[in-house]
Amino acid sequence: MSDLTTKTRFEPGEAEPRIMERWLASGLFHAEPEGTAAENYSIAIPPPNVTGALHMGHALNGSIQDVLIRHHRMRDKRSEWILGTDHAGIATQKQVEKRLVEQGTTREAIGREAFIEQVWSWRSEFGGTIIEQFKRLGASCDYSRERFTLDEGYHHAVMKVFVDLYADGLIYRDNYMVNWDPGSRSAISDLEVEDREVTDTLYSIAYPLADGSGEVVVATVRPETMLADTAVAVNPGDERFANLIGRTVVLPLVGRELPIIGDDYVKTDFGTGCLKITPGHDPNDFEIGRRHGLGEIGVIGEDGRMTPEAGEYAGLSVAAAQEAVVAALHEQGLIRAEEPYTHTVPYSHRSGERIEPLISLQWFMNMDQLAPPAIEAVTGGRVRIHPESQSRRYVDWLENIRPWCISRQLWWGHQLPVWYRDEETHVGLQAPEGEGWTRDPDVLDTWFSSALWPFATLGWPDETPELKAFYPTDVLSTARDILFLWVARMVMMGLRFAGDVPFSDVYVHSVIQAPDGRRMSKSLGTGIDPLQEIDRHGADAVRFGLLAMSSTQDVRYSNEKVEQGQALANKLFNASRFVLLNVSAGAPAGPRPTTVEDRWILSRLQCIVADTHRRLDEFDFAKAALGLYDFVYGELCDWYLELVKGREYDADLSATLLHVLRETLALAHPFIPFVTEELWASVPQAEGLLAGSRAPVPDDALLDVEAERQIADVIAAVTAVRSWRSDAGAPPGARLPARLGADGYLHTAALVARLARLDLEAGAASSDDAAASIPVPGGAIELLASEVVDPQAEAGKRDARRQDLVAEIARAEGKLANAGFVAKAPPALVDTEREKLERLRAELATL
RNA sequence: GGGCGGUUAGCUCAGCUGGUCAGAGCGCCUGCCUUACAAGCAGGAGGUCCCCGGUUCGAGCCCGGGACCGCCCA
Repeated sequence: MSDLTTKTRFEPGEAEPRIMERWLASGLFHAEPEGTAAENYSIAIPPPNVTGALHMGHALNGSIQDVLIRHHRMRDKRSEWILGTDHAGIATQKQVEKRLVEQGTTREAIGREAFIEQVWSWRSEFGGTIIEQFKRLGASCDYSRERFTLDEGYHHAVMKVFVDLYADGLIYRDNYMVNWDPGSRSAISDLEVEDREVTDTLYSIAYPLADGSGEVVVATVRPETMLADTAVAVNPGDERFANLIGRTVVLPLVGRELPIIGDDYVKTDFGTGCLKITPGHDPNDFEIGRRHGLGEIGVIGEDGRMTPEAGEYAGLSVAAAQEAVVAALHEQGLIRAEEPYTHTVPYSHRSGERIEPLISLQWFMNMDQLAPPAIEAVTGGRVRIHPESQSRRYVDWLENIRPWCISRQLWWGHQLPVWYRDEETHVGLQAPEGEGWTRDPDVLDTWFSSALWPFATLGWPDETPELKAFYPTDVLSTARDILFLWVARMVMMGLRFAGDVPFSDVYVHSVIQAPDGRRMSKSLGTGIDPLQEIDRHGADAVRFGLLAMSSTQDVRYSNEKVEQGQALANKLFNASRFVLLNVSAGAPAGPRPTTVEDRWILSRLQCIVADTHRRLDEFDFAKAALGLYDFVYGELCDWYLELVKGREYDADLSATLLHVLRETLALAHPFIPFVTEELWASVPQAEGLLAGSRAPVPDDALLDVEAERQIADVIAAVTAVRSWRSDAGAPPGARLPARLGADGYLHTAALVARLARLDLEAGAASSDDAAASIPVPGGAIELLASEVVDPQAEAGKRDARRQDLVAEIARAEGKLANAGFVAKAPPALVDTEREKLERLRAELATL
């Protein structure tokens, strides 16, 4: 525990590990599987990649989930935050392959079984990194129930889903266009592809008509794929070419005759208006080919080299083939134009290599039956997406969903439960009986297994107590790009297999950009390491900062907000010192107001408690965090603690101070858990851990409008005097004789006097002896100390004030003279305006 | 091409269903070691609320058009 009598600063580096230890040892983060999911509160963490390290997105999302889970735990809900990692097929395999190369061997050399052993050992060595990093953040996950998407039980769930979907006809094997990633030698899904802008050469190539009556010119950036052309297409509405439909051209270099077909896909204003159709190597051409029953030829192989189908070009790399084809076409005089062309081409998110679209025999999942219930879950309100605007993206994506290629040519992952023998295929949880079967070597897309996360982590398909207690979960908090990759798939799978949506609310959090507005990325050098930020400012500060800055969909990383969080932690530390060093020993905590300021702070406390709860319920983390800051600074520390100074710290005041402190610490705890837990240990009668204590609940009986008004006037009056003093250059410490010529300070005059450092004298207002008059709510404070008053400056200020008043009076008069305003504005507003005018006139009269 | 978000103080952002002179943090200026905190306290300067129209008694906020920035999808 920190020594509050000597230290004046909270030291996160020293306190955080110690506090995390206590939390972990307490078992608070673990919830026993009792009751039903409807009564309990649970969150399944979007499992970070096992190869990953904590980045800002994790840190923000971790902070959000931890605020939610701590808040609900303190609201006495059985709360479980399910933690774990996903096995990240490609990423992990690459890591281990790299290590093997460093050791002078390869995956192929050691064989599949040994390789997988290597991956597991890699995982036990490095796979816990990100979990440990979540602890640095203070995340109150249930670390005792950590899951991995390749755990035995989890694997069983994945296999069962595959087998069931196969039996239902939703999973099938087909030749289909896939995104082939030459880097990882595997098909990857559409969502693992990113488009990059590149400049290529757009070649215009002449294809002679078969009857020798002329030629058509097609434009392409991939001339080498012409070897796989099976048609030329034109737009049937294109007057220039419509007459060509049905005729044939001769494919140069190959000699194959190609039909000319009509298809609306062809843009008449792009290129030459004629499009070469290569169903084997272009996704759009593939669709067109299937529409028209065209042949599908593959000239580029999975190794990135030309296949025997490419004839004399077989064996060349794609780049070399392109060069050779272009040269040959030049030789034959068939290149009609070459021009630079900038366009977007797909690259693998995984390996960074350019995607080679090709047709491959893969396993697919048909989404047509699965998508509609998932759409209905959101449109029908069973799953609410926040912010609401994101739900449209979700629905749009699901409405246009295509078959999902789920097989990956990797070794690390869930190997398909599929065996082949000659023409036979066996799909099942067990290997087939008999001789001669070979298992499909492919594994499932990692996201296939991740889609089962909310229930496979809880023991599904067994009907476990965990499943009953925590499924469906309450909230899924996630990044925007995961909405499709994960959220939509989880909803589909949850509905189909677990019998219910996997969560009732989805919170799509902000993307944190670099401070200059660029993407935060390692390769750009724009990344900021959250762990370094924690080292620098403390976990509380980083959590607060991230939450405070996450207001809209894209926000810039704000060091100021983190520093604001650090300042808040320190402020609470010192406010606690003040309270704890002053309250009388043995005083119980509780609201025992004896003065206006006591009633005021208790009233304000109810408001901030209610506000914070409401904002968390609305997923408005930025306002919740900043609202807390404003309360601690702007009300508790700046005013209440100052207002009570000078009072005797009797039992009543001590009780109230302790009460307010405890409530504030408890309210702030989900946001800044470390410093609040640390201080809690010093609060008398605060038993056990704050993390296991009750959250404050607003008590309307403590609301006090009158106290709020009186203290608001005190604050205004004190501020006015300080401002005057600063302006006049009067010494801030000097006590000045003055007279309070204003109404409404019956119970608070002494407070004004002390904070404004005035010696108040009795007497009527507006006497002639006033050296200066400071307007305050309800009247004016008149200063009687002529020695600090510069009459000339006073006169100047009076003039300036008079001008202000005249202007404002004119404005108010104008408003009231406007018939429309008086007739149509709400009467209360008109009255306020009238009162204001009177007040201004009265003040003007005194000058 | 489609969708979404943004444009308010030097910087980063708040501004609720339209209604007193538009706010915060940081930075800047001035003054304070006031017995919780100098990583603090007090005071202050600083704004054509992107532009043009419209609705309204009244627009930072609502509507139409435009400009620019960013993200996502095709």
